[in-house]
Amino acid sequence: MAEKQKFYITTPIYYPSDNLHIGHAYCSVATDTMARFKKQQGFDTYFLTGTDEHGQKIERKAEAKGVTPQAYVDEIVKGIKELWKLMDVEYDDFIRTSDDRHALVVQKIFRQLYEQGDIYKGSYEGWYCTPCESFFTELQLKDGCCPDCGRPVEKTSEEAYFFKLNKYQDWLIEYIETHPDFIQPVSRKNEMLNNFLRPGLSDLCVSRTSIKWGIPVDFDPKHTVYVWLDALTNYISALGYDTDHDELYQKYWPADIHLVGKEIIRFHTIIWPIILHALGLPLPKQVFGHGWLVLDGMKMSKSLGNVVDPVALSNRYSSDAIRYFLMREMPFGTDGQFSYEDLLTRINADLANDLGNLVSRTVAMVEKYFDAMVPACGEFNDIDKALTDLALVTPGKVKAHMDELQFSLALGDIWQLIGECNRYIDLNAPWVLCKSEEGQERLKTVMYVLCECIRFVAVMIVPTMPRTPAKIYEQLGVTDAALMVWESLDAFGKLSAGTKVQKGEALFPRIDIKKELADIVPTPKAEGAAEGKKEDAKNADKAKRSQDSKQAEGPKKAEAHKDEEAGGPISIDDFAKVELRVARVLEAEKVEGSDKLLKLTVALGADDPQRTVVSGIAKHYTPENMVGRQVVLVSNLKPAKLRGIRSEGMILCASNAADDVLKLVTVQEGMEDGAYIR
RNA sequence: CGCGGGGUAGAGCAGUUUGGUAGCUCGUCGGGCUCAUAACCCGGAGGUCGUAGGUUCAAGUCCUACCCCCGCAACCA
Repeated sequence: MAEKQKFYITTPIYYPSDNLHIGHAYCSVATDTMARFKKQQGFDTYFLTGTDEHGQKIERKAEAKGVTPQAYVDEIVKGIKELWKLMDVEYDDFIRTSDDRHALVVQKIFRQLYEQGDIYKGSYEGWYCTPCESFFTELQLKDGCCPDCGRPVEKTSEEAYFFKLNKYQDWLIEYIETHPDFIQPVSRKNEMLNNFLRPGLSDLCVSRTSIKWGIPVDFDPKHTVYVWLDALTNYISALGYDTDHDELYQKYWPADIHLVGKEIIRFHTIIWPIILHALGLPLPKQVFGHGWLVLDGMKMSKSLGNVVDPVALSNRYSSDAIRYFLMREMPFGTDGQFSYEDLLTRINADLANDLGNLVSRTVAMVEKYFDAMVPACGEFNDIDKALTDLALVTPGKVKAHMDELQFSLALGDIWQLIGECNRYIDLNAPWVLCKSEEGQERLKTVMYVLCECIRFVAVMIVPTMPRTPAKIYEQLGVTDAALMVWESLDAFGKLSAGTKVQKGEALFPRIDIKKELADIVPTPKAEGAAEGKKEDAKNADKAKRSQDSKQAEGPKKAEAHKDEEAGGPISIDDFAKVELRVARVLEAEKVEGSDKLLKLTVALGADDPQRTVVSGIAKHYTPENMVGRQVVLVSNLKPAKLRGIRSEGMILCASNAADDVLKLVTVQEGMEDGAYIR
């Protein structure tokens, strides 16, 4: 027997500066689904995930919390592993860049690249913000100031090592052009070539002296290995590359697929191949950049505060349901919407109504008409033939789509079969057949065909929904493991007659969506509907709505308030978290392309002389009558981008529920700019 | 003219490569059925395919110009 083909697939290593959100889960679920699919197809699979734990951001977070960086990430990593368990993400290995096994490999690679002349010592020029102790590139700066704190920065340089990306760019262009499958989806390929490779690569900074939390360069320990050389290397360090125990590396490298988010596809298709090439190693066969889950048209991001917590979700719904939703809802590779309403609708429509109910009604009928024994199958008529033919071609369609990572299409194939089964029941009307002698004979075939089709479905959903098949087998009475494998779908009729079925609990109980939404949705979703009556451009409307829901400004206050009612009274400590200060409006202008937003520059006294705030009050106040006013500002709100402008706070307003009147909250005369409100 | 993606029914999307009756899911309206988780099945309404020109017997699809949205530009899946 030929040796099993191997399949090595990876997720990115996530940055554990905070708990992960649904977008990370999306990526891991996709990887897990693919790994399970390949396993089901008989591949010897290896699935790697992990965390990228170094760097300044985590250093700072840990400091703020008063713990060591290691202790800080240990805690987060614990949570991440629990999450994967909760979502049935079954990886073979979890690499952490703080692992010794990783550090040793990184140091070796760094040294080798240095010795062969691909890494050289130079100096890193950048803009330094002293209070933040951070370097920024020209492009990262905001109005020439620190993007974090807004204070002025100074041009400085520090000693650093650089990797000669430039030397290899022509080789890489050639490689990408001659390997059309390397970058997927293909649209990304042009983006990489046009945007980065053809204009020319600059050398990559691979060490920093200002960062301590990381892997030291062993021959020059004041330097810490910087980002990508550290992070990307995980894909081979986890396999024991360049160690005495490199069996895994020998067996699995090169990776078959690196699954990554579209924002880091660049590093995986430019930097990583060049590093590997410089080391004389083979390249991964494919890098697949998937799209993002966007919430109300906005990218999900911690700093925007619109994250969806996968832990909460998984505790509330079965992981199979969530996995199904994630894989079904949008074509893989493009962005897709996430909303609770869509999630619940999918669960009800596809899982409860279509699949769950199909199993339920079929098993119930076998119980009722045949004393719970699967009857023997008779001759097929045209209707039977059509359905069984579909059942037989479906696995092939599913496989083709899965091999292209088109999860939603693969699931669509399976659900087409489920739909036909439901139609088949109606067409044959078993409840009529059971009443006549010749009908009884027909009924046997009909019920058998249904049971066997359901078995087909159960086998095919295994990769996406690892838990549900077992429940289906139990109800169908399938115990023979040979009937649960992919190969068993090569012929119709393997399910043996006489199998005892057993009605069980509903596979996916129906959810009362209205009630559920009222229960869980953190921000009111229905808003915008009421006032969005005569919007001009549809897209503009969409964008506005999302901005509004994100930062409940101006007219949105009423809704935000409604939200809190549900949560009950808050403690004084909760209130104390909100920092309210008097701000003086220095400048005001309309935000171009928006009929609601004003861009304001405000001062909070001498210690904070200049802030930008975007506020949705343009329908109520003109720029001219804002200038000079004192307003009340929520001054410790996480900054958010509105219409591309960074807003660093929120101006308080009162608004009537009945009409649309809105007024600024202000203070009586005599208060200093920047005064605190308690 | 930085680069890339996008604008198709109330919502979310496919269709554009290769021009030929505009499709799917949800919602909505009407009907059917009673095995089933108020589930299932059938049918209807709802679209000037971002705008304006052009090519063509024929344009969502090809060409030109423009408008709008989103993302990226060296640590956000």
